[in-house]
Amino acid sequence: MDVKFPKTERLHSRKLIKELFEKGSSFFLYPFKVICLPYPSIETNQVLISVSKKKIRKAVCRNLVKRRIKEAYRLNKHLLQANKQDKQLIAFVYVSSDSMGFDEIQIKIRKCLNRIINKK
RNA sequence: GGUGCAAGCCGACCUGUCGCCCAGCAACUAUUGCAGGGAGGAAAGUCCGGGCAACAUAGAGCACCAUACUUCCUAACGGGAAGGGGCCUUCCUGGCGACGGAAAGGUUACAGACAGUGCCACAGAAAAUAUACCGCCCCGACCCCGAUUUUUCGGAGCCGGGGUAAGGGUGAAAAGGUGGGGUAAGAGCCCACCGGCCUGAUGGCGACAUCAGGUGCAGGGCAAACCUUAUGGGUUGAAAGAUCAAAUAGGCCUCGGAUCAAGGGCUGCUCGUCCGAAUCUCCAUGCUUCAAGGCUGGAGAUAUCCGGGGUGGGUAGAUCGAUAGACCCCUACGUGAGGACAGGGCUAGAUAAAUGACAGGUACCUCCGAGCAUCCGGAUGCAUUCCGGCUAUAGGGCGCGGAGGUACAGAACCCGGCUUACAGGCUUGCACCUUUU
RNA sequence: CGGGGUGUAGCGCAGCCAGGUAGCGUACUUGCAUGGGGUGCAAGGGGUCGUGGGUUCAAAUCCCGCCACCCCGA
Repeated sequence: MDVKFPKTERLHSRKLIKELFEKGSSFFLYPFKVICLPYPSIETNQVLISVSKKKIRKAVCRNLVKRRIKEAYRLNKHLLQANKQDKQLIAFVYVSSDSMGFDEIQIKIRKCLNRIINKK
């Protein structure tokens, strides 16, 4: 099972990010706002993780939350890859004001991924 | 042994599984394997200084901003070190007193207030030109009282003229202070001392200190009020700046092909045919001009579409800038901040942004639980230890078990400082307390 | 990365440059007026001037350091 998370699976192109936020469809699942956009021309799913500076002020806590989200996605992305579908651009925006533990985040990420699958 | 202060240092560790960033070697090619490196003392706040880069730049002045005892450290600084002066506290000491001397500790943004302007509420006579209210004193007129025969003398009141700055509820601050002389009353009016100011000498690199002489002493505070003086500052910041550059559209040049031009005539319309302005380039045996250029004549091109080739700018993107440096350790030297020579050592480099997640264990801290010794006397030079006696609470000590916690905080071009945050621990020095010798 | 601003009564703001009394509107309390309410009138209470230092006789005001919030440029 593929549990790596190399750079090609991370969304880093400025143009694609702009397109995602302009055209993508979104839903809320606390503590995340998820935005996704089917994009058949790319090779793999590309994911963006965002934690607002206004919500979590301390840089150390902000980094920790981002790392936990990244880890949770890395360990659970097989749920998406099991379904043979169009590749997508996905953004996870953390909207809570206080940081969560890893277990809680992992449960929420699984719910988010299932909802993305059922949506299509 | 404990407490406090100051300085310096550390600021969790180990194992396993999975994962991220960088660069190396090998296979061999877009992956794999092997070994390696991967946050801080403040990376923070962005308060100063510098490197670096681009642009600007005759010289001087003005404006604006910053700094402000001296000397030094430093690449530089508004940072730091040492020293000087002021102020405060404690203790000792001299003097009638004002006040002086000595020691220790703390603190200090500490140039200039006889360059100028401004402000000093309330209270107070007066807040800075003292020349002024009450008061004090002198002289003169009037009136009253007492002594006296009158003259005259003494006292009180009021008016006028003058002398004073001793005293005056105040206030943060009151016009040099204390003691004495002096005077009608007073006053640096005079004297002594204290404090100022000026000049000189000596010591010190200097801030300044000490001594000597002179001067009766033109006079408060605020420049973190404006200001003056001196010194410094070109502007903008790595999203600075440099290089390469896909696709698409468009610009320019060129080649090939096709259609063929504004306007007018022939015509009812299309096709066809004829005339043909303007602009640019080239040529000339022409004319004009010193020349440039202009005029004249001739030749060619112009617009649209399609296709091919070339080229400049530049977007996405990529690379450099960008990680070895005013670096660290160790010294000689220096009171210290610092700091050579020689030697040794270290090196994060991402870019929608890496350095992590989970599990187990160890260390430290806090709390809880039960347990052990605790006190007194004797033996020994003391501690340890041994023996005997008494047991109730609280506290601390020791190991055991359980629970919880492990600070402040995340590089973004790089350095030097400053400021702020920080669980706990270690080392050194100083001060105080206690125990033993 | 760089630049600027704000913090004063429950709320919205003056006062700060030029230091000496903290004030305005609204809200609150009480009284009057009304049969009652609203409105109106009168009186009153309520402030560590964000925080810690410094200058000064005296600081909301001047200077320095922190904290919180907001805005702007790229």
